[in-house]
Amino acid sequence: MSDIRWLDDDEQRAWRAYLRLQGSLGAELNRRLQASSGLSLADYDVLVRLTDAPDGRLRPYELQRELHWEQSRLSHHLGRMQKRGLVRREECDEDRRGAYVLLTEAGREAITQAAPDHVETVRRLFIDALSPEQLRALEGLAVQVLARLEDPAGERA
Amino acid sequence: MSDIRWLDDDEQRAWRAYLRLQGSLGAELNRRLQASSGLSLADYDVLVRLTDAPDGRLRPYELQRELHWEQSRLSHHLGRMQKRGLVRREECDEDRRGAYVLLTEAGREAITQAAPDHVETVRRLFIDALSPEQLRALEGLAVQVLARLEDPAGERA
DNA sequence: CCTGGAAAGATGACGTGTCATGTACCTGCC
DNA sequence: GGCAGGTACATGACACGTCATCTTTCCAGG
Repeated sequence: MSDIRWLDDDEQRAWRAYLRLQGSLGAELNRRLQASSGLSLADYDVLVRLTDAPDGRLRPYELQRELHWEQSRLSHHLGRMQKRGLVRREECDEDRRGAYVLLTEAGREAITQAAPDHVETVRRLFIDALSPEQLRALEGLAVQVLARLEDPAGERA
Repeated sequence: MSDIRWLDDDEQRAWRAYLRLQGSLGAELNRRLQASSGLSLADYDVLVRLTDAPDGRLRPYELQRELHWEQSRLSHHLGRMQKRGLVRREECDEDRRGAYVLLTEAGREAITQAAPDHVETVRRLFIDALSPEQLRALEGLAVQVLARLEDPAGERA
């Protein structure tokens, strides 16, 4: 509690570089995806998960755990996507509180059309800028931080 | 244009890990900063830049270049911060189109009170989870991607 | 001078994310 | 069987970010 452990120069530079990467890359990917397909990154993620789902449908809470989104964010977002005709909700017989979310034809078409360009953009802006070692390093480092984030007791290691 | 270069498994894992890192870490930092100080990460960044500025004041366009924000985002955000009493605007005599943004006393106090906790959180959740080598690797990798992002001709390297 | 283009900044509309809260339903335990 | 607490999901209010567009001022080339 006494003194503050400020960041030293190396830490500062790494942290700021990360922040800038996050900000600029996310913004750029969003812009391009939006321009080329009318979808946001959030839309894209939802549609991908639905496409990958066994029956082409998922319970919102499953979607939520896959995406690591807050519940209300998902609910609002699904509402907007429904309004745009990308997804549709259905009642759930096994659990009357619940619901199913499923792709509409328009949704399937949108993701099918958007995916190639988007993957190409991710590759050009990100993957191809890095070596395989850098990608491995990034994955490892991300997993470490995420582990700490998800373990409430782990901050003190 | 012929075939799509989809991501292989390693690339996929790295990319998804990065996306999750970005999402979860950002959300958590925002939550904690907001709870402990009433500031958002965006507020924090603006206040830090103003604190570091020579005269405690900056032209919006300078702030914009430091933060790498869109112009209208900055303008809107400064408006909200002004409404909350964190910053103040002043006319600029050298350029009548322009303006100065400066810290108010409340703004200075807010950042002074918020900084220690926030730095400690960044350290616990992020810096301390990584080795110095990982931090260096992250910085290097971020810089590479950013270079490509900022060079419109660089995507084809 | 003066005019056309570029720069500085503000603004309205709209999609997005969060928090707090509300409602319906399920489930375990007395 | 009924009730206590938890789960699934929706919603309203509000902060945030982007796009398109507008206004004012600067400046460079005639």
